[in-house]
Amino acid sequence: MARADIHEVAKAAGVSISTVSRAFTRPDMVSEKTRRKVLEAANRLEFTISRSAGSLKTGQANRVALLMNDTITSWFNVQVFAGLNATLRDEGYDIAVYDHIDTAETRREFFDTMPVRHNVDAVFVASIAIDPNEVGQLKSMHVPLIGINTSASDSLDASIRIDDEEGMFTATQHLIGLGHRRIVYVCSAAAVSLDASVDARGRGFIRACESAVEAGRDLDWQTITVPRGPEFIDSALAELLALDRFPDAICCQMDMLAIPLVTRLARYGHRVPQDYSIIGFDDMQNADWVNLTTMRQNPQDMGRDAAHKALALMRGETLDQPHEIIRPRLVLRGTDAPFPR
Amino acid sequence: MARADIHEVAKAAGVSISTVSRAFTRPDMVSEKTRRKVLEAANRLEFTISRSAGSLKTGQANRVALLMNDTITSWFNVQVFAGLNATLRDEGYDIAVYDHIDTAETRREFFDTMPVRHNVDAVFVASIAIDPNEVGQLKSMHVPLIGINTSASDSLDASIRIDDEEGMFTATQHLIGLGHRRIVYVCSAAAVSLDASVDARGRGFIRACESAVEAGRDLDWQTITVPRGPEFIDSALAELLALDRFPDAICCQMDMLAIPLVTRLARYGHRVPQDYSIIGFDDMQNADWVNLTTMRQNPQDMGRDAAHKALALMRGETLDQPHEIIRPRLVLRGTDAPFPR
DNA sequence: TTGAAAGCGGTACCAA
DNA sequence: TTGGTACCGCTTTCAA
Repeated sequence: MARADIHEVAKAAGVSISTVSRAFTRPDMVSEKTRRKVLEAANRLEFTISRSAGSLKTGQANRVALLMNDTITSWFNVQVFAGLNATLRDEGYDIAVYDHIDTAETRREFFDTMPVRHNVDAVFVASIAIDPNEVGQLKSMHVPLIGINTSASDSLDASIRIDDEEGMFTATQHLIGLGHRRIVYVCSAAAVSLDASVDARGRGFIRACESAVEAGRDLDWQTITVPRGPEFIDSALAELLALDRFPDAICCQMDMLAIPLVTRLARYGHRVPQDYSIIGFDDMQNADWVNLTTMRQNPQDMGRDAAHKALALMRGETLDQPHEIIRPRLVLRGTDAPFPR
Repeated sequence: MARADIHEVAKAAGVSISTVSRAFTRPDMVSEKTRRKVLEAANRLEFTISRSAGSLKTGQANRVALLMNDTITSWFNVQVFAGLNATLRDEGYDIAVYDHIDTAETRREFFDTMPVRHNVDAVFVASIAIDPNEVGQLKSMHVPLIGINTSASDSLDASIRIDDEEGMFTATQHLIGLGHRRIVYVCSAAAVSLDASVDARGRGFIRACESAVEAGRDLDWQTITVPRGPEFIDSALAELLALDRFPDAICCQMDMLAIPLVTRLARYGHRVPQDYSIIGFDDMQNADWVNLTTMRQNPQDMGRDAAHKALALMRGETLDQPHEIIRPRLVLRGTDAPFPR
């Protein structure tokens, strides 16, 4: 059963193919009556506009590329994807997902072959730190480049990111303000040239502690860095338990670390918030499994925003605020309390 | 800077456009020497084959559609997507994600407008129960239809799903085998015509209990069903705590329910496995946050498998085993123990 | 192994 | 508002 083409529909509706085309892509340029006739015929013949034919003629790919570190299954990445998809899908764009663009090889492979060159209308870069050289290569595609929690935002056409450093600074200040004295920051080691966003948080912690000390506060702070990988929670746990004195407050680089830490520490008799305070970062869905106090960011909204920026750029508009920085906000739940108790 | 087209490359390489085309799409039909010449010229001119032009000519959309219940951010859905993308991306296929195809309206909207008609090479249906009428509409697209944990699998061209009922039957038997007497099954209410896969689990539980009783076992079992929604964990918790006697074993419809239950119950003094055993279903990443014993399924692998089936079908091959049913397997961790203790 | 030429199915300009 | 028509950029016979 060969698919009906635009000519058959035109004939069936008694109009020209131009009119059929317009009835679909520019309904307002066709009279109500004609449009109905066309749409009815099209429907009867199971006709739909061919995207590839349209793309060929207009020169628009109707596709965007999304580059991400690591796997799309991570909390942040899939939220971003959902946000992008929610707005781009309806506008007729497909999203080609290139994940695991993090190791040296996958990066080189991608940037060398540039599989999307001339075949996408925009490129989104999420949570990977790209170097100037790579930015240059992306720019050579001559399509809008939008960053989401990416370093080098300024060299892109638009970007949106949260202020990781400021966020962790605030979180730490909160703990200090509660009266805590022995604070430790737990984080996973920075991966080379990857996800620099998350690493900025450590600087926020340090800054908050240093300025508190400078202001005369009696503070005993330190950071614990554990290697990335599936065992990072156990490593962090072990290091915490090995401390001379267990801290009275823990500041976590991310909820993904904070949540399991709370449940594991409970097994070792450390109750929260009776024995210590702990604060996370991200506010992922399951933060409330342990009633975690945390800094909230909303990557799905960031995806939506990024998509809107991209749509505007693709329409040729100029953004009056291309680069946006969001402040995460503190969500107070049950894992923090004044100290000493 | 106008993009170089195939003619310029042909001229630069001193060959015809046919040869340029073949150098990209059928490298083996072009002599080594010629190919290198072409590729070099193409590279220099920043030329790449246009996907839309190719699609138009070949009649292949190089796109597939993925229909999903609810949001792509759910554990199951994003794992499936990752699996599909991992194998389809390299084969040059985009995945158009249509999520939230669950409510009556979104379903009707999708099936009425059939936004992908004639514009995809295959359709995947994940975790949504589709009715015969909808299957019919999908079939009218004349492309392979692949189900992933979907009802009505048999009416599709291929499918893969886990045996939810058998899985929960096994899980329940395990608890009974440990000696447990007072077992409760906790699940969220079935949504209308959606995600029937998960609902089959309840039947497995009941079957296991009934046959144990029939075999003379002294068993006190019941099910607790809580409404879906953000509060389903609290509801389940409340119902459990309101029981005349707290059960000695809990069987959970999914990890998403089991994990937070373990941490919440701890606050009420119910320790696992000292006081009760609990078993989950899915084995999502964070099951080990509470060291959960659970039934494992691997939706990412299912995505991969589904993708391979689709690729074969798109090549026109016939599958000798189009419909696959996977048995989840029991992963023993720390939340189960013989009873009485 | 390579080249010539005829489309693939629309879009959009131009004219009516 | 509608129709005629020249492409869009590549793939693929067919012949050389």
